[in-house]
Amino acid sequence: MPVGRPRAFDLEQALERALVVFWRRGYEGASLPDLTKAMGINRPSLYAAFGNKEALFRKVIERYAAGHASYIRKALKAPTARQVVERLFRGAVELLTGPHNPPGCLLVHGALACNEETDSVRRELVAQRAAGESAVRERFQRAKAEGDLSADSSPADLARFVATIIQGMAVQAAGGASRKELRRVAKLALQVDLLTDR
Amino acid sequence: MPVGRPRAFDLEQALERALVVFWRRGYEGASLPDLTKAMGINRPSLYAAFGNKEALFRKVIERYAAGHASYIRKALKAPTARQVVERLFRGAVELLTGPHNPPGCLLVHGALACNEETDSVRRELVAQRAAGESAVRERFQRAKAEGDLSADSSPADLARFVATIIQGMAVQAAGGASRKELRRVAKLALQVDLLTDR
DNA sequence: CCCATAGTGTACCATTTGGTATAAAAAGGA
DNA sequence: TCCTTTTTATACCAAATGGTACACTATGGG
Repeated sequence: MPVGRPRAFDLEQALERALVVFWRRGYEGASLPDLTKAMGINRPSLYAAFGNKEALFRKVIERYAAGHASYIRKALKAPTARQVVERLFRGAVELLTGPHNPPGCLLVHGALACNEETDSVRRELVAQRAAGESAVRERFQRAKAEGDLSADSSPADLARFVATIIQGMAVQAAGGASRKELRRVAKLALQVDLLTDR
Repeated sequence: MPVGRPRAFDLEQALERALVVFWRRGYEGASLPDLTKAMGINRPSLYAAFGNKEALFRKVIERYAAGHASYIRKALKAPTARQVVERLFRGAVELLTGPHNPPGCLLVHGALACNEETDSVRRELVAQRAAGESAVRERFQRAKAEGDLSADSSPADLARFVATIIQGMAVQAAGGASRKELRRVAKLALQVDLLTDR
């Protein structure tokens, strides 16, 4: 029972379309005309619904983390560290080379070019990536406590290694690497001693 | 014996300063005022000496490949594949976290945000990264022929793996990872079976 | 039926973007 | 000395940027 003229577009759908534009073009590369055209709305509607460009981008990041990148949360539920990593790699490869997505990772490509004003956006993306890495690290710490990872292993180092692989794959995907190629990268990365079942 | 008013700035120095700006800000993030201020020259001087922004950027890439990223060429001269990779990682870590450089890699951060017009710049960077990967792949092919790498190994996969690690480290470095942390990533990556001396 | 409320569309704003026209200035050659 | 050549500095350009004022329109409540 809201009063006033009803919104003529779907919020979720518009957000998803904005997400795709940011994913493809990055924060600064996505212009207002790019966004409004893809979202099918005009500028004042965008500002009324989402605040401004930066606020829209933050909502997009939230959506990305909760949706497209949810493979991370799911992967952490696997019973062993080895399986966690296997699922992380598989999920990453699928996301990064998804035929219906722009190639690459929104969090990696979102903000590379940046002037000092958009620096807060860059920091937000760095924090977002760090959050993912932290979740993996904590999962490895648990694995270590459970004896699933050897006592002399470093959960922090392993988590950073996994994050590095995935971010590297994001760069590779953005450069045109195929799903098959990235799967082979993942296979090699899984040979790292501390992650193998022995 | 050049005729005409002599140039009041040093070409190499100006190019190096432009390189640093592009390195820090990316292609689109580096504005003409950013560049001219850092280079200590004014706009018409820049255009007379380098053509335009894109031409300047291409010269910068050339300089980067020949100078800052020359560790790649040097590393390929190592006697074994294992040592090649060790030197590649060491060189990458030093470059990516050099205290006098912007953190990260110019070729990775150069063009992430991009509209369709600057797409040629993005492709150039992708090609440049691919060239590095190809050089490593060819070195691994030689290693395989020499029996230094096992007969069932894939030089292409290994080269892509190494490139992925380095590009991932570039993202990590841009996000604030320390030299020490990246060295540990490299150490883990070196555990990959096909690269170990057996 | 009218009014308050909220969304839409157009047209605008100042600022910044990459790029240039133009004139003054500094050098060598005749 | 004067003339050609090249660089410098200022001032400008059209286009694009993120953001908004304002009039209009559609809804529900009284």
